[in-house]
Amino acid sequence: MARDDAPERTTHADKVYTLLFGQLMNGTFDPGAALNIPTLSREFEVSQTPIREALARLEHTGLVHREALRGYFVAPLFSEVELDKLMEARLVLEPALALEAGRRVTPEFLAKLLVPIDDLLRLSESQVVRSFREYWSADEEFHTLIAKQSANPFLEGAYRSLGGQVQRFRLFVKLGSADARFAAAEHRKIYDAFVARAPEAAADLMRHHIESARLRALSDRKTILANE
Amino acid sequence: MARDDAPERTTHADKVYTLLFGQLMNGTFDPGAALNIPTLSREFEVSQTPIREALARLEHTGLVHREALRGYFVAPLFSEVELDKLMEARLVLEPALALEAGRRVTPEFLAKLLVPIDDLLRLSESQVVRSFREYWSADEEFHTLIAKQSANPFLEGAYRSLGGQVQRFRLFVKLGSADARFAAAEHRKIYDAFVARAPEAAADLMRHHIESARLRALSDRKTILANE
DNA sequence: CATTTGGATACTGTATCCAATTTGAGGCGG
DNA sequence: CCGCCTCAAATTGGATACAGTATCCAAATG
Repeated sequence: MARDDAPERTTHADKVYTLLFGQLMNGTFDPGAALNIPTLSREFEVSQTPIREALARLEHTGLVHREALRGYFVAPLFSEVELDKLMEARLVLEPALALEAGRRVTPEFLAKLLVPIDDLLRLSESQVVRSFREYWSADEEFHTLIAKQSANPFLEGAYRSLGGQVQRFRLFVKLGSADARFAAAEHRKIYDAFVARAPEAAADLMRHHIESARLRALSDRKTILANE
Repeated sequence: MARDDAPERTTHADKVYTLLFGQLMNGTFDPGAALNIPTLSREFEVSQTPIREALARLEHTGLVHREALRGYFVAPLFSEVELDKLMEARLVLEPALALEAGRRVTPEFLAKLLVPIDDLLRLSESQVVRSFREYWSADEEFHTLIAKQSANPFLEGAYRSLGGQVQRFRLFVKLGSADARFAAAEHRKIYDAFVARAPEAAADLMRHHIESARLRALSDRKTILANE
């Protein structure tokens, strides 16, 4: 007997949270759009209570913001200044994460890290430009794996609290395939520093990678604005 | 005119959030204690819905944690390892905050910063040891003001996400009045660097301050454990 | 006879739904 | 242009379903 009778091991609030999180990361909603609770309630076919709880939990990801007595909204687009501030914050956190991760390199870590690096390279080499989502998914995976390997829950949490914002930025800046090639090469260099068990070098390369990404983002942004 | 006619400018959920946050920061609850919703509902004389929302929002402060299908709990005490990781994270963030704040020094900032410095010094010089809360309140004010002055919402947010944890640590480590004197002196040096418009020096002094605080915390902790 | 063990029962608390109230925003007429 | 009205949405209160836990009672065992 004892059938697999654990189909409902999670709560509705958790499921709504996960679904909404995915949709927000994928850019399903327009920036600034209202997330009104009755509508979502019908959409997900649950009552308003779990929706409300999921939204409250999503607020700290930065993907959603709340105005008292007015409701929840998708986070608005970045301004140039915000983008700069975000990169400044990443510039503080990510080299520190890379440094700690570099002190704890394991073969499993290296193996897992290789996957998003190869993905990014392969995508950037293919002639057909698929969805930007695939690029960014590989990029996110790379940075998230390093954050995890840092073995510091507080630093990782601080980075995670930036994670949603980083994603906002990713949706905002359309990555070109030339950019992806640069990024793939920089990822690879960081990887090599990990292999060489050189944490300080990894941290420096990460710093350089973020600075480059910042410059690419700024120039891309200008291009986009010029085209519109 | 425009009287202060904002008596009910906030929702119940906001008020509950603020109250609970204050109580958690003050150590009103025991670490690990269950925060059950019906009880809090009676206590605050509101229904369960705003309680639930406030708890969901409190989760990201680190003062409260949630276990699926089991409810919300006050964050447990620190282990030695966690304390170390926390200080490592502060060591990454706070010098960066001090650096940015140092680039944006204003007379108002300096004036506001002087208050918690003087408070801490006065408290540490008085013979009568009052509640530790007053020490930590001054300490928190000092660090929070600098975080705000950094003018980077993302870095500030990352620090704030550590803030609750820092407070957990503060409640855990009982500050001696000798420690308070050291801290006051270090705060003062950082202040002087701000006055001298030397951001890099401020960042270095902040790094040193956190490292010292870490050492003091570790030795204090050992003393406490030895006494019990 | 004392102790232990099995199982039913009461109770507590989470998760959820739904209904009632309050608030904010936009349209309409003065 | 300004105030009133209407409607949609947020907010809140309370009721219900459900699960897990603790408690109690009695039968079985040494």
